[in-house]
Amino acid sequence: MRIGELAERSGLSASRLRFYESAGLIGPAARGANGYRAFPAETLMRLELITGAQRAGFTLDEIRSLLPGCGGPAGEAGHAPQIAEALRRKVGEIEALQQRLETSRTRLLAIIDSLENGPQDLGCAANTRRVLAEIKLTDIKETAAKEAAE
Amino acid sequence: MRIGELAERSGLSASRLRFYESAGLIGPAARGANGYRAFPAETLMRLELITGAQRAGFTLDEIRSLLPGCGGPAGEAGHAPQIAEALRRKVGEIEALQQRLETSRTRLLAIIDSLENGPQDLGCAANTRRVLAEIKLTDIKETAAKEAAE
DNA sequence: ATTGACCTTAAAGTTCACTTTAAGCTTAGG
DNA sequence: CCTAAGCTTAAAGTGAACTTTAAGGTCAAT
Repeated sequence: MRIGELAERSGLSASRLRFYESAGLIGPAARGANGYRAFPAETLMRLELITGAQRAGFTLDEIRSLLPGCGGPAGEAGHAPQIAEALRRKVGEIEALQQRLETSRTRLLAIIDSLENGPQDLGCAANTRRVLAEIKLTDIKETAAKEAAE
Repeated sequence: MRIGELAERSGLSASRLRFYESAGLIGPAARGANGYRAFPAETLMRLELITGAQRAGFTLDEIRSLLPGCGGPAGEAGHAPQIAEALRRKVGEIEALQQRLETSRTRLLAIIDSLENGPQDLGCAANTRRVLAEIKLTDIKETAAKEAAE
């Protein structure tokens, strides 16, 4: 598969694919006689992995070191335990992020409610103080729970 | 409160606070006779709001436009409905992110399991294919659900 | 009176994750 | 044969969110 097709099929730009190759996120593509890259079909799956990991908050550096690459620090086998360890840590991070998101969501809903059902026309400064207080209240519970978990 | 104290109390660097001020995220601080910034105590709460919003995935631009600022596009009052609208959209985004995170978490757990309970010593290429297949399986269910929701 | 901590500014530097640009091959179609 | 689409490279540019640097003013204590 040439780069244009891979770009279209993956939904990523060709420049991004070249960038990923140069960054070692996808293996160096084979080259045709003309010098054009020839990507194997697996690359598509790998790209899905990469973008999925990105959406999950991994940096490219993390993704590179976590993805099965056969070009990593360990030669051929035996680094599975370390990978599992790293993945476990990442699951922990994801769970922490999930908690924070839930906190944020609750907070936002509280603010929306306060905005829509709260008193009108107190003046901006007063309203600001009220909204801040509202958030502060949401905080007392949620932040304590969050910080206990951290 | 001078910038050093605010920095210490908020846990943010002084340069970051100056940056936030210049970016309009915190109101221009009053100045003492010596030119030193004098921050009001509320700034601490506002900073908590800002960092909280950042952790929730808001950009500084979004935060600036969403935070009650009394210096926004609307003069004094009446822009509450727009803010509520924006916040609602953000809640939607947060919920989408939560779904993606859950997908990622499940995926990672599947990979860990496959890494630890899967066959050993198939060679790296074979193992990579196996892990990718594993993920693909996780995908079929989860991605379908995800993409239906998007 | 000088040291050192703390403050000021403007401007330049950094990292991440890409994109854009420039110059130049290759290949298919009219 | 020519053109246009598609590929190549290296290098420079982008935007977000800061940090660092440089050159200096202020203030409390020794």
